[in-house]
Amino acid sequence: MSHFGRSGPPDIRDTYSLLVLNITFRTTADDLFPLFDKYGKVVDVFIPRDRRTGDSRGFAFVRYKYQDEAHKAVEKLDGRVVDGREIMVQFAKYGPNAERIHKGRVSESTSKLKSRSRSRSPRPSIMEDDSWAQQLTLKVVRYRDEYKEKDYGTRSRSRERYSRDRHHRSEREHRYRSKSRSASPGNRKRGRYDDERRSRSRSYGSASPVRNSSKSRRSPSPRRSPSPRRSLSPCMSASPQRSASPRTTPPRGENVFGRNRKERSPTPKDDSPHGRRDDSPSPSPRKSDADVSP
DNA sequence: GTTGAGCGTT
Repeated sequence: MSHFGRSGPPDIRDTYSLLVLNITFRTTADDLFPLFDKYGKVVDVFIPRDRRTGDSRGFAFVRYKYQDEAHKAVEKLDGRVVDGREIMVQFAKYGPNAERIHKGRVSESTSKLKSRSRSRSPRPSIMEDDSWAQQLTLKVVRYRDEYKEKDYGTRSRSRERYSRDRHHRSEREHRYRSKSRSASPGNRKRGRYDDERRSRSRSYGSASPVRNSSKSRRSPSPRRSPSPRRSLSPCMSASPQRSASPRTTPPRGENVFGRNRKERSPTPKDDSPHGRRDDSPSPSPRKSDADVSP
């Protein structure tokens, strides 16, 4: 949905998309357009919405016609307070200009902006978090020594429930999450892109030795470190067709079909076990469905 | 009426 009333995306042949983050949930394209149009020819302004509620997700995409103008807008508008919130503007990862971003100099500006943007929310410390977790672990071990597994289970459950957000998630996600990161009260409601983000942030506090690489950066962004995909659960290994066709990891983010990260289950209490496949990117229906439930 | 660290639609 664009500001120009066109149904789909406009001519994206030679446009440069900017990602605008941290906008308010009530900021519309009409609000952003005049702001960005001051710095160049804005081709389109698009604000992704939640499929269920139709609300803004808190970020927008602004397409510029020329790269210079887009770059200027990034420099000028990044950090600008819009509607009471400090927005962040950076080059979008996906889109037709993704290749140029990685190829050209745009990546430099993007990285610079990213580092600058990260500085605005300084997390306390990973070490603190780690030590806290260790202390908690010691505590748990002591308790377990007394009450065997009873108290341990209770504590684990309570933590899981504490870090749970509204959206339904699989059990292994819970396990990894509760083990890797402590549930801070401030982030009890994580983002809406649960799957991808969670899988990347899994290696956060698992004493990963690759921390020194992220130490060179001023602000370590652990969720960006690529983590190997989890092996399939034992029950899944029983189906050979699943393991026979592993998802080939696309280079970078070339898969413009970002919709493959299945939209959040709308109603956890109402969802069917097989989920909805109305927008499954794969043209061929999976056979496992027919096999498992004839 | 709420949320928040995140990459996109006909």
